[in-house]
Order: sequence, then C-alpha cells, then structure tokens
Amino acid sequence: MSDERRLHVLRAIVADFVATHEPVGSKSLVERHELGVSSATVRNDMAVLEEDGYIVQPHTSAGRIPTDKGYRLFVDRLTGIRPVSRAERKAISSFLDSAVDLDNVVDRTVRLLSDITRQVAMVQYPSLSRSRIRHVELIELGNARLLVIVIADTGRVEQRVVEMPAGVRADFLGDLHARINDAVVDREFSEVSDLTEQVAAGFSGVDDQVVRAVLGSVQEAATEEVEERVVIGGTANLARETADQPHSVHPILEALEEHVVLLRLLGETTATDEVSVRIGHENDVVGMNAASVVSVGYGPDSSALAHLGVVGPTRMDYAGNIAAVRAVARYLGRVLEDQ
Amino acid sequence: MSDERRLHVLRAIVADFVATHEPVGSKSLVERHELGVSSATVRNDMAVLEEDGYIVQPHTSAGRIPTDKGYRLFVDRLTGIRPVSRAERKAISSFLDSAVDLDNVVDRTVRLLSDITRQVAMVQYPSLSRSRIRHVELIELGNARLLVIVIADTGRVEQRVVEMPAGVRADFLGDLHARINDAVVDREFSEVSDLTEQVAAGFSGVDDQVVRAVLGSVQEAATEEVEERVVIGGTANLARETADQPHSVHPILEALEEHVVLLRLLGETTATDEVSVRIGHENDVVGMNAASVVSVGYGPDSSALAHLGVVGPTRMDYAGNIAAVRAVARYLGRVLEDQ
DNA sequence: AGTTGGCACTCATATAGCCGGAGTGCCAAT
DNA sequence: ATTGGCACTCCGGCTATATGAGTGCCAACT
Repeated sequence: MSDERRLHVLRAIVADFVATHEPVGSKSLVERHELGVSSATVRNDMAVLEEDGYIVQPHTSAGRIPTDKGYRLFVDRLTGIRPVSRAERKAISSFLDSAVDLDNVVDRTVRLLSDITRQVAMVQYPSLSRSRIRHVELIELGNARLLVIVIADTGRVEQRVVEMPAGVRADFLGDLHARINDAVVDREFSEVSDLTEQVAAGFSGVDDQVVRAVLGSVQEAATEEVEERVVIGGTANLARETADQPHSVHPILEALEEHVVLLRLLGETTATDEVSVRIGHENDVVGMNAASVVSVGYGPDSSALAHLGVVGPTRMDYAGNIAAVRAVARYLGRVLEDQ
Repeated sequence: MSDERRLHVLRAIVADFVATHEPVGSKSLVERHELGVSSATVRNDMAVLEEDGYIVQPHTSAGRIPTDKGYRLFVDRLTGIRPVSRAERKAISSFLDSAVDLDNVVDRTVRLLSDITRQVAMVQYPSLSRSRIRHVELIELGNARLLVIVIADTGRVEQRVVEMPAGVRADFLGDLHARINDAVVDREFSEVSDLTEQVAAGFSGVDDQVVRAVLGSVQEAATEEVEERVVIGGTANLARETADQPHSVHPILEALEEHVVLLRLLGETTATDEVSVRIGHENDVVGMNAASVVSVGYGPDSSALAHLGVVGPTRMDYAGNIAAVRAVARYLGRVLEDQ
C-alpha cells in the first residue's frame, strides 16, 4: 500500500469536499479523480486515513470529511501554489494607483483581499515601532495647548494634545522643535525612548515641564496603541460561505469584533516570513475553532511591519487564499515603499 | 368600535411579537395584556387591522405579525420614550472620559451603541464641511514634496502630499503658510474655496504653481471624501437577532459593506433634528428591505455635523433604540464640544 | 502483499400519513 | 358594540416506511 497514494486520496477528498461541501464517498471519488485504482482500494486507504485521524465520517455509512489534522497535512504537503490569475493581478495593481493616503490604502486593501478570496479580510495598520519618523511638528492651539504631530514614513500620522503652562515663548518652542527633529528624524520609532532622553538633557531646567510633556507625548504616540488597529471587511462572505451552518457565523463575527484578539491572531506568524496557516482548533481563540486563518507579514523592503490575512471556514480553498494573501501583501509592501 | 383600542391592540401585538418572535393570536394577547375585552372582540379588531394593512397572518389559522405599515404606525404613535437606564447612562459617560483622539472617540461610540442596543451600530465621522479649521501646516518632506496637513476643531486631521518644482525657498513657504492660516483659521470648511481665491490673488506670478497646488490640496482636503467615512460595529448582533432566518443576514451584511450606501441612508434624516426611523421597505436600499434604521444627527452645539444610528430587524425594540441613539448622540456632541 | 468484486449491513434523508392544537371567521344572543 | 360558541383551517410534530449512498469485510485474484 503506497503512502504516496494515500496522500493523493486525501488531496482528492479535500478538493471534493471544498467544492461540494458534502461528505465524499469512495465511489464518487474514483469517478471524479483519475486515480488508477478501484473504489475498494480507496476504501482501504480511507480506513487507514481515518485510523490516523486525517478524516472522519459524520455518521456511519456516510462519506468522509477532512479533520483539522487532515487539512493540516494537505496544506503542509501542498504542491505548486496556484499562481494568481491575470485578472487578479490586474485588480491588485489597479487598486494601488489611486490610493490617496494611508487610511485609503488600508481600506482598499481590505476590500481587494475580500473580493479576491471571497473570504473575510483583515489588514493591520502598519506598525509604527519598526517604521521611521519622517517629521515631528508642534502647533500652538491657543488656550495654552500644544498639538504634537508625529509623521511616519509609512504616511501614518499620530497626534496628541499637551497642556502647557502659560507664557511659554514661541522661540523656545521653535528651538525645541528643531532639536527634536534633529534627534529623531529617520530613526525608528522603537529608538525614540532613548533619543528623547538626549534631547531632554540638552535643556536648562526652567522649561523642563514643557519639554518633558512634549517628549512624553512623542514617545506615547510612538508606542501606545499604535499597533492595535486592524480593519476587517467582507463579512458578508462569511454568511454566504457558511450558509449551511448558520449557527457558526455568530461566534466568528463576535471574535472578529475583538480587534485585540485578531491582532494576536495575526501576530502569531511562523518564524519564517512565509504565509502562515492556522486551521480550526489551532486557533485557541474562542469562536474561531471552526475557522481557518491565512496570514502573512508585510512591509516595505520585505520587512514585516504588520500583518494581513483572511478568515474563513476550515473548508476553504487554501491554495488560492495563500496565493492571494501573498500577492496582496507583496503589492502592499511595494506601495508603502513608494510613498 | 373604538379607534383607540385598536391602536392598543396593535401596540400589544408589536410588543409581543418583538418579545417572542412568534405570530401572536387573540387569546394569548388578552392573557398577557390587560385589555378589558374578550378575545372575540380582539379578533374583530384584528380583522380590521389586517384589512387596513397593519398586520398580516403568515398563513391561515396562524397568529398575526405586524407589517412595515404596522410598525410605522406604532412608531409614529409611540408614547413616552423609555428613558435610558441608570446603568446605560453610566456606561455612556464612562466611555467618554478616556477618549484619546477622534478615531478613538468614534470607535468607542460604535462599540458603546452596539452594546447598549444589541444591534448593529453605525457612526459617521464628523463632517469637515461644517466644522472649522483650527490650523494648516506645511511640512517639507524632501524630494521636492510637501505635506499639507489640515486640522479641524473636531480633532480631525486631513493630509495631502503635493509635488513641488525644485528650488522653492523656505521663506516663501513660511510666507504662504502664514497667509493661509490668516485667511482660513476659524472659518468653516465650506468657506474654504472662496478664501483660497483671496490668498492666491495676493501672490506674485512666479511661484504661482506651488501656491495653486497647495491651495488646491487644502481645498481638496476640505471637501473630498471627508464625509464619506463611517464605522460600523456589532455585526455579531445581527447574526444573533436573526438566528431564525439565516438567509436574511447575508444581504444585510452586504449592504453594510457599502459605506457609500450607508452614508446615504444615514443622511436621509427627516427635516427636524429628531431621531429618524426608517422601517423595512422604506429603505430603498437593496438588501435592507427587511431591516430598520434608527438614526439621528449629532454635533457640537446641537448642530448636525454627522449622523449615527443602528440597524436591525424590523422587529426591534424601537422605543429602546430611539432612546439609546438619542442619548449617545447627545453625549457624543458634548464630547466634541469639549475637545 | 496488494488489489478487486461482491455482498450484507447501517443509517441519514425523504416521503407519506396522521393527529393535536392554536387560531380564525362567523353567528346568534346579549 | 360585545361576547360565547362552534365549525373549520392548517402548521408542526410525530411515526412509519422506503430509498440509496456508503461502508466494512471477505474471498478470490494478480
């Protein structure tokens, strides 16, 4: 009994089940896939596959459906990632032309990814911590308040308002502004905390309060909450895909609302920069035990600033989704470089 | 036959149907609501109500359910808006304390509104066109590019990048910067197009190109796309509420993805500044014919900058949702004033 | 040892038939 | 105008039966 053929059988089962959403039996399997053996032989193989936990039958005398473990093997032994089609490639590149700012880029990416894959798409905002500071601006608002704006090279803008004591001189702020920019421009956000120390040290004690407040807000903008934004879209696809088991849609939607959880999920990428796939119970998140996540990091210069991916039922087109996620991430990275 | 009593009967039917999600018959009606009449009398009233199109029976010898027209009458003749509970009031005020910036305020509001109403919540970003400009900033990015930042008094920040010819002098930009701010600060965004004319006129022809580009982007930021952002949340509630008719969730989710459509829906408020309710087919949007929308304008100083609301099945708790939407809008307006 | 055809067995699903009961409409009496 | 009574409707639930796809196993074959 060839091990290789059993894998073939598993592949065929996954393919058929993904296509039909119905348990697949030995007979219909040999009909549709040109395996060179009879249904009896396939039955034997299936028995072994079930023994090993790759497939199960919903009830006696029904066809088999893949288990999470079965999908896992299928994905691990996936041969030949389906290349993105010409139409998809065109759709991807056309979306990037008319992007106006970062919000817009993210929104478009989500829409694009959900349209291509027909799944729920998630895109994390580019993290600041590994991007670089392009500019810091200080703007007096009146009422003794100062607006601190931090601009990243990804186009992202963070803002904070700080209170000032009355009577701060304009030239002092100009000086502070210049020094801050000298210190932090073109540095990574993660370095900011060290750099602000230097700036603070260069000032006399008199306006210490203002300096500390401003530097504090720069630092805050660089670290706090900045990685905690994710946009999702294509939730209607979820309802369509799982129309046959309506009870499963609610917990998944609920999980999708918890962006904090999603971000953790997105972040759990494998060590490599390859596409990561988590299947069913491999997601230890409540409500996502019947769902699979396909995700990957993206960023300019093939560095992973943030992640994006799709969520769908375990019976998804893994090959297609992996290809789409990878392609979109690649293009998105390129867009961020340009900007 | 008293007209008043028929309205009472309709109210009772709506109340029961919203509570049980099942057609309600004459007998169970008199049991649960202390109408001073017998079931036979109620049956007569029901016959008239059906004749007039306020209720229907799903099939012969079943109870009645309200039609859209029935809900409409119910809402129009709603007596005594249920006041928001102490717990809700507390929840609303606590959310506003820890808001850090506009994005945060909007996100929190959506979450809050969907939690209170247990429906899908929508919050439109405060429109710029009726808010005032607090500051315009020009920042050189290098590579002959200039970042134009426009800050509104709602805390909203718009940004645009414009290309410059090489060799523009810094003091020229400083001058432009000063003149723009002189002209537009504290003016409404809707006035911007007139004001930029004045600024442009005050310049010599030599750097005309830059002036036009910068002013153009300010104008663009003030008008383009700024009202076209809406955030939704609580979609899981949709799946919960309509668990008995799973086919209806997909089209609604699909409609919710089309933010442009949603904005139109939100904008279709009645003339007054009161809460607007659109029931079932009154929404001429595809997929929303089985849903109701409760919305209201909000903004600082009781001016309507933008809208927010909830979407749910026609069999929703109208009184509760109207109260919640109104309360949240009022608080949100107050938050925007403070800022 | 691996493969195959045959065959008895299982069990979910579909179909049909049969109540029970909630609900209605109508009518005569009050 | 209201009410009790009553015949009628018809959905939903229940049971029983038939169908058939699919399996497991075994003996025979390569």
